[in-house]
Amino acid sequence: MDGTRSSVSESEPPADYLSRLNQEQRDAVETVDGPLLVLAGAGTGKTRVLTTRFAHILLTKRAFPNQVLAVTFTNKAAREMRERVGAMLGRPAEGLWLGTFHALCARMLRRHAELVGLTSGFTILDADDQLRLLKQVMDAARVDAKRWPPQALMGQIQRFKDRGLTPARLGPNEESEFANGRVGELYAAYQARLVALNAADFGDLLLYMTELLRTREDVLALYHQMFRYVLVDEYQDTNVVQYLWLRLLAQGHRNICCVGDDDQSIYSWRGAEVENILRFEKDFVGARIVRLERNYRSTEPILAAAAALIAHNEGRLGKTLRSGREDAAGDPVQILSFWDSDEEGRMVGDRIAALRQEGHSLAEIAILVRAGFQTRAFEERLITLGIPYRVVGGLRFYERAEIRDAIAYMRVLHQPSDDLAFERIINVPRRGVGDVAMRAMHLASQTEKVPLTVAAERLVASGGLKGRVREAVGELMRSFARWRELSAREGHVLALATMLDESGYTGMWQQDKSPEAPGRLDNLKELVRALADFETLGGFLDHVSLVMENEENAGGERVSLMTLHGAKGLEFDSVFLPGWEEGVFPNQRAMDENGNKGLEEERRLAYVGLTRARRRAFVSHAANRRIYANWQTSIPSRFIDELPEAHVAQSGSQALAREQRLTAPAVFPVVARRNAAWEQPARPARPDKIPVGGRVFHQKFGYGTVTTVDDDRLDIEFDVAGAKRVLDRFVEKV
DNA sequence: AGTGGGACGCTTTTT
DNA sequence: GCGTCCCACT
Repeated sequence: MDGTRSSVSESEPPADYLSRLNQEQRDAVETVDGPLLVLAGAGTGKTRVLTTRFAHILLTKRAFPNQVLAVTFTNKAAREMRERVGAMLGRPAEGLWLGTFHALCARMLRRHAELVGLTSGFTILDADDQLRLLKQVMDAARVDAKRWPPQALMGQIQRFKDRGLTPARLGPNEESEFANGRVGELYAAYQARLVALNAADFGDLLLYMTELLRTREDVLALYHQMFRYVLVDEYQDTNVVQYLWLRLLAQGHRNICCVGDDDQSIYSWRGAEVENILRFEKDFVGARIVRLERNYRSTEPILAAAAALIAHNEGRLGKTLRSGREDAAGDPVQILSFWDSDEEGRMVGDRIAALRQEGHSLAEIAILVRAGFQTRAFEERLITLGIPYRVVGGLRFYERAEIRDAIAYMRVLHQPSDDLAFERIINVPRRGVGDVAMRAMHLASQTEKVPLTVAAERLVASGGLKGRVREAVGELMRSFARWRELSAREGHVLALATMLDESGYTGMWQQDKSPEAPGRLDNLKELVRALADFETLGGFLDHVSLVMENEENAGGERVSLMTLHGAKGLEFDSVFLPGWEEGVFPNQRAMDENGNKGLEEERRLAYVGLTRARRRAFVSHAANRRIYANWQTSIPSRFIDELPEAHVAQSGSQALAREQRLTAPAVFPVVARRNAAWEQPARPARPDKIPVGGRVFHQKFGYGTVTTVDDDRLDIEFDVAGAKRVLDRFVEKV
């Protein structure tokens, strides 16, 4: 260890919490001063290091709790760290600057809001609001939304923000074809609208704060004074603006510790830059690097398979996982070949049923897919088998319509100038406000330069609105005044309950006969209950837009179904990895759009998938898959070929079928060894070579003629089905 | 103002 | 094949 670096006296006996760490982990914890990069492979105790280091800094009195800045990507990670640090300290961890990039930036920005033209009560918009606002901006600029999808512009603006580019910082090279080169103009207009609405989107939180740290010495000095230590989780996922923000904040004391794993960088598509972690030593001169390579999670074969796979990537920092477990021996990674996706679904389901039968907990089983839509097939199968499951990562609590509506009511209450919120609820429940009335309000709002709420009141008073609409809108505006008063007098909890009631919003769902309605009412109750935990309405609104998530998924004996992205950071005894087929995984679009870089990210995703497994990993592929309307033949993923033979066991449909006493289509060639069973299967024998021009029969596509041969991949012109590419083992010579 | 039907598109996603 | 989004019709 570099003795000059660590200020812990060498003679001191190690504290109890340090003795529980291995040498590298301890190194990472005790190297407190100066920049440090902890390269933490999957399952090497990353979170333990991070939390112990945090506690260590506090326990050795290097800093007060509010002098440490600890940053994560997700609220879940932040919560976990808070709990574990609290447990180590023996008291709840309070006064910490611990949270997500966004939550921390929001907290900072509220203090300096006026420097960017906002007030401290600014609204944080979600994706939905952002898009609606952008559509309005595009409309106003007369950009044809048909030709130039607002979604695409949203994406571009988000990427600008990810890179720390304000409209003023946009270089001349940033223009694209989009909207005939008007992207910069639209971006600026969008930002102006946000300021006018006293609102910020997620990207703005970081963009504004970074801009302030860059340009305002007083702001920078304030935070340099505040934070002595900076801790960062999942550093490989940071984007440019997050990196700039961190670097600016860490400049003061230079005590920055970033933990990450370049092999698990899977978010480049949302702006993450692996380069940040690869460049760490250059960015922070004199940085130390500690590698955590002892894996305490998985068996030897799983680690070997994952290591061999990821070794195919270039430009890695280099890290070799080795097992740190005593009981690391285990089954090889199972590679299962299926005739079609239905069979894959059946077999995965059966296998899970078998595991359950053997006494394995369903909570320790996961099916990890590349894309969300793939979960459906497995859901159906699990329902049929009566196996409880949960799909992780559906709609979040605050994304539900009823929650967003209720929040919109609160937003209008809290900030009457919140036009977006007002627009959302003005006709929910129905008040007869249609296009005509809406246009009148917009017009008045624009000409008189007042928020929509004020415009609405004026139109009611002046008779600009007529009849039932006038009545209803007038009533709503009077109600808002009353609710605002109630909120000030009796508190926001009662105000929300009253507002939902008197506005007719709850009534609307009570009258709704759809099966979801009762659930929605429950969610509303939950919202009112949650509001009680907050002292102010503003604090609650921040919580909802930045933190709140799905609670209902928690706990229970259930199989987990999720995307590979969603599985990062989790672990299970048994992991099923279906759909390992070229085009599906690696995903075709990822490769088309980003070439080799895209492929490497897909491979990292595969690596993440494999390393989620503690004891059993099942990789599978199907020869035929129904995608959208029609059947597609697919060839096994190249990632399967990249797994080391010594640590995998292959089995085909037929061996499986025999074992499970199920009838499977007779498409798999007879497996060479008679005793080939599920547990010790042989690689399926290769059929006789089929020459170009040879006639073949395919179970699904019928008869055809081979046009080209590429190893075991055949291009075949089928008599009826047309040209397809299939694996030779799925056809018979005729 | 509400609804029905046709066109479209369809990777990953946190905050 | 399915869900969603938008427009046109009523």
